[in-house]
Amino acid sequence: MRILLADDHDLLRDTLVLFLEGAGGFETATAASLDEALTLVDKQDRFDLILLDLNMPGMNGLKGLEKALAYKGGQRVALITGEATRAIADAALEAGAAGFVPKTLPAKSLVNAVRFMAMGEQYAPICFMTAETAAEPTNPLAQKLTPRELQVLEGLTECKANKEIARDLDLSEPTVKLHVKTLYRKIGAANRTQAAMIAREAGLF
Amino acid sequence: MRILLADDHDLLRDTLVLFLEGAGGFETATAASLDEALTLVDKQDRFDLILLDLNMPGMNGLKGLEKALAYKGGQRVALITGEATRAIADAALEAGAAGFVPKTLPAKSLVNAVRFMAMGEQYAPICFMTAETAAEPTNPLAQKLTPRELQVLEGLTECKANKEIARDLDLSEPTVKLHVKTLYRKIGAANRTQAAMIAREAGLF
DNA sequence: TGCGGTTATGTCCGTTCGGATAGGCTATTC
DNA sequence: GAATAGCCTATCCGAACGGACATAACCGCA
Repeated sequence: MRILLADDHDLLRDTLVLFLEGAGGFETATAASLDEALTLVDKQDRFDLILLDLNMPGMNGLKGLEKALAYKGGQRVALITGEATRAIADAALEAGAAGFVPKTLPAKSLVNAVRFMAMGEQYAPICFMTAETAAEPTNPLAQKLTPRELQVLEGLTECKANKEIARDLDLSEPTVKLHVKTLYRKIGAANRTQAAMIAREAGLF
Repeated sequence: MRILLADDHDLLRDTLVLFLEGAGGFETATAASLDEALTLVDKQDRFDLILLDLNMPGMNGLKGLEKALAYKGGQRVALITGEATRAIADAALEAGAAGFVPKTLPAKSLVNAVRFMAMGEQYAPICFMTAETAAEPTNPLAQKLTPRELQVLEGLTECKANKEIARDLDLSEPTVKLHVKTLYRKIGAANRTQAAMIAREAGLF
């Protein structure tokens, strides 16, 4: 099974190659950039699967993925990335990627996923895909807030003034201020900047 | 040689552990967050070196590094990160980190670096440290700001009020306000929340 | 039927913020 | 010596913020 692993992190590339080859049944090639990867595709036999890091020289966003997918009459390409966003996963699969692999995946699962994808299937971690589909109440922070307060908090993370938030949510400014105040108490913020930071830190919005 | 590896990317953790243990002479423990790592420090014997991922739950910027460094009477802690910024490296070493390891480092070099750091030395990749010394002085953002403005911006990211910043920097409040204002213009922020976000986004502090 | 939680609106008040403007003070550079 | 850049202080003002009440409608639940 021929795998091309393209990631600019040598550390991951080196160790992952060893791991894959140790698992058996894999023949690997590596590249540190998109261009390098495509050059290998030119020179060598067809790969069963190409793993592309989302944050790598040459890929600007999903542009690189699409370029690789269409290269030389079509390739089987999966995305591998450190920051696992639902939006990215959806967009990648939508674009025709063979799969979406977050780096938070255990190494053993990755091997299985790679085998799976190389067979022609489409892969994405289920826990990850379902987590945000139905509901995202799992966030310890979001849990404590009412829907309205969450909306207001979202406005805060966007650096908006109370007045703006009021306009966007079709509320009066005093109401927004009330939500802001109670929201501070709930999440332990002293001001809007801190509230925004806390929300960001919690992975909200 | 006892190493604690803390990274929320299971993929890297799993493969790197195998690699290190394969290299010989290493005994490894792993954690997926800062809290988890510190708990291990509580429970187990002293580690010769702790490797912390910069982007991991619990680390907000370099705060987590400092927390780990000071934990339980002091630890040997090195930073490992995907986005290698000169500013981060400098700040980490300044804070007393045992080293700075970009994930773009080859796996073999990492093993040597870890050995080196566990011996009590301070490590940073030379090519990386020299490359950006002359060329890109620091962060494109930090570049535009004067030292004072940077200090004030740091205060903003810590959600401080002007008065607090003034006290901490031993300045008068009007002066802080001036720096805040000019700083806004330079980085294109409309208010302190946005300024804090931009600074965070740029990997500052 | 009453209770509590959520949402909404309002007022009052003191503080803080953001902007404008203006002056003085060091260094360094030309 | 003049010019420049960076730093510090100051005052004024309008707007925004943060907190404390008070009021009231709505809904689910006991």
